[in-house]
Amino acid sequence: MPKRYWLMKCEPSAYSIDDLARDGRTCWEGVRNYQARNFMRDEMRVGDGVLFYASNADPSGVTGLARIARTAYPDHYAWEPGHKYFDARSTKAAPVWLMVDVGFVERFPETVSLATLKDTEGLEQMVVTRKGSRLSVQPVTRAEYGIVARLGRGDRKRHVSR
DNA sequence: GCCAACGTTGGC
DNA sequence: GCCAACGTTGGC
Repeated sequence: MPKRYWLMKCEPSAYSIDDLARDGRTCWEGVRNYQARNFMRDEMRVGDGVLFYASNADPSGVTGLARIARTAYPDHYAWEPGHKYFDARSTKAAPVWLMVDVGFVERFPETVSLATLKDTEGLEQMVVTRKGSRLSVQPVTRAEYGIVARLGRGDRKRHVSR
């Protein structure tokens, strides 16, 4: 299967690209949306590229790059009573919620803000730029990934803003 | 902090 | 199966 590309959201108060740079790798727990879970379960493969997106941030946007380091496995936080991610419907025999591992690749010198994403030619179809989109794990195309990576590295001239 | 948009729940 | 109520997400 060819390499795929994703955008994964996280609030920096919970976990930031700096945290990932420090840790090198982390498990992506807490996804509690079926569509997002299904992407992780059915389509993510080791080596897939990830745009690391900071939501509820100032500004919100892509703060760096990561990669999928392990395919989906049960989110054990769903089994811990009292934990914020606990869900009684998820059992060890039949886990409802899954997580993947994500590895650090690169931290951008500056956030590629949502406003920039919305303003950049070629990114019109990105899920994150669409009004009302709340999906925390979403597919992006190879072209979109490439454009955002270049923007993040500070090459803002190769793409014309409208 | 506000609130629009969305997903889920549960009564019927 | 419908849909109102509710809780959450996330931009602003």
